[in-house]
Amino acid sequence: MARKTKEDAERTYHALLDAAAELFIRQGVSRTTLSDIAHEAGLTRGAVYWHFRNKDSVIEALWARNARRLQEAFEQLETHARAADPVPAFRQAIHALIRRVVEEPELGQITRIVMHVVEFTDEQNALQRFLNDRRDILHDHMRAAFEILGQRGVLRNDLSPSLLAEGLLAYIYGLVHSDFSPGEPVIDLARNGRALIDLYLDSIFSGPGACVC
Amino acid sequence: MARKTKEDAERTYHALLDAAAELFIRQGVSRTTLSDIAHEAGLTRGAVYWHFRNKDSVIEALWARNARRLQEAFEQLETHARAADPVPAFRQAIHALIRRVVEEPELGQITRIVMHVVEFTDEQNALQRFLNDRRDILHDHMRAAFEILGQRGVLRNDLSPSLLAEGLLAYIYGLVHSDFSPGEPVIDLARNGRALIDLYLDSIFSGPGACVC
DNA sequence: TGATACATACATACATGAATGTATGTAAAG
DNA sequence: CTTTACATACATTCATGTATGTATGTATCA
Repeated sequence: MARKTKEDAERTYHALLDAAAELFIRQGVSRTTLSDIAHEAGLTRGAVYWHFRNKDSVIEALWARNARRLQEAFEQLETHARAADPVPAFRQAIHALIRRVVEEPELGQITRIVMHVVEFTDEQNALQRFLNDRRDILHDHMRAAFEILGQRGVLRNDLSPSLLAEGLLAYIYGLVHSDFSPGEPVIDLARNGRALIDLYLDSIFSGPGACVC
Repeated sequence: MARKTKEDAERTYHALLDAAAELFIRQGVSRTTLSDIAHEAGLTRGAVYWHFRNKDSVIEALWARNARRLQEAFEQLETHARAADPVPAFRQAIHALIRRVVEEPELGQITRIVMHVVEFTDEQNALQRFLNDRRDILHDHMRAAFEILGQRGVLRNDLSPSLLAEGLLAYIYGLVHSDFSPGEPVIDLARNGRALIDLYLDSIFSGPGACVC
């Protein structure tokens, strides 16, 4: 075919990423071939190899494009922990973070892919290292926010802030994983996410009015 | 080679499963070939195809062999929920369940495989249906236990027992997933699991002495 | 302003390796 | 003597990477 204008090329780049995301979720990463991706986008493998080096590079590009707003949400956690009234501010930030993952399709796509269809093994390849590094960055932001909360004295002090942070991250991971698992959802995070998260948050905040029980 | 006695054959069956589990964790399911499994066990693909139909059937057999004690642990939850003093009994049962997953190598293996190296997609194949069915059975036991706890009035009643059950399952899933994720562990479940789980349990039990805050 | 040269954005064709499933061989157990 | 428990050999499929073809956009220069 003929060469396209720069804007056309960028459109095919995004079309390929969209096709890849849909196929990864539908039939898995390992079962999705680069030819599948090209055909889903109405193109051929030539287009894929022009824009990406291989399948892993497609996933990395998907993260870079789709997970921006997730990174922003995690970065803002520290700001909210420094707010005048940190407990409700941080609580709000966590609720907003989960709402974003559940409601924004781009975020949902990359989250489902990373959670369900990428294999994490002991012998880590380049893609796994890439994704682990990104996850570590998010975790660092959460831990930093909890350190601030701890210094401001709003956390229970029988457990370390970093442990409380990792506990919350694990809980969020499990909830989102459950919400995104294929088949009929057992947890409707859009409806019950706030209450379930508050179960945890209520139990880690100390001080007046922190616990509802 | 020569034919073996029945006990020998059963030993190779388990040797193949052990080899498969180790390789799946080390390099992932999709990157592990049946030839890899055979060679890791000092055999050839002929042995694998004699004992199993294909790779999926190996994973199913791994679940059947390794996850027995996990199923037993979930089945006993309802018994503990019916105990004379249900709150500490159930709490103990959950702690024991997590300890089993973390400490028993067989359980840890199949858990890591199902969590990290099996792709769960929208278009479910036979293996995914098999694993989803087993997971549903475990979840049903947890929900049944929570229904009992709810009827006995020890749960907070602003949230349904089944929602509290799914929340706990998600939390456990996230904690175990974090503990088993490759690389340096961020949460040492063997050490901190009890305290982290109590964060959740304390917030769902109502009545005298249920909450520590 | 129009012709030319080069780079871009793919499509097509090819070579290769690798994993799978099956078919067959075989030696010992029962 | 038959079946078991594998090993070996074979055929096929299939995804990947690369090499090449090609038509057009775009910059350059006269």
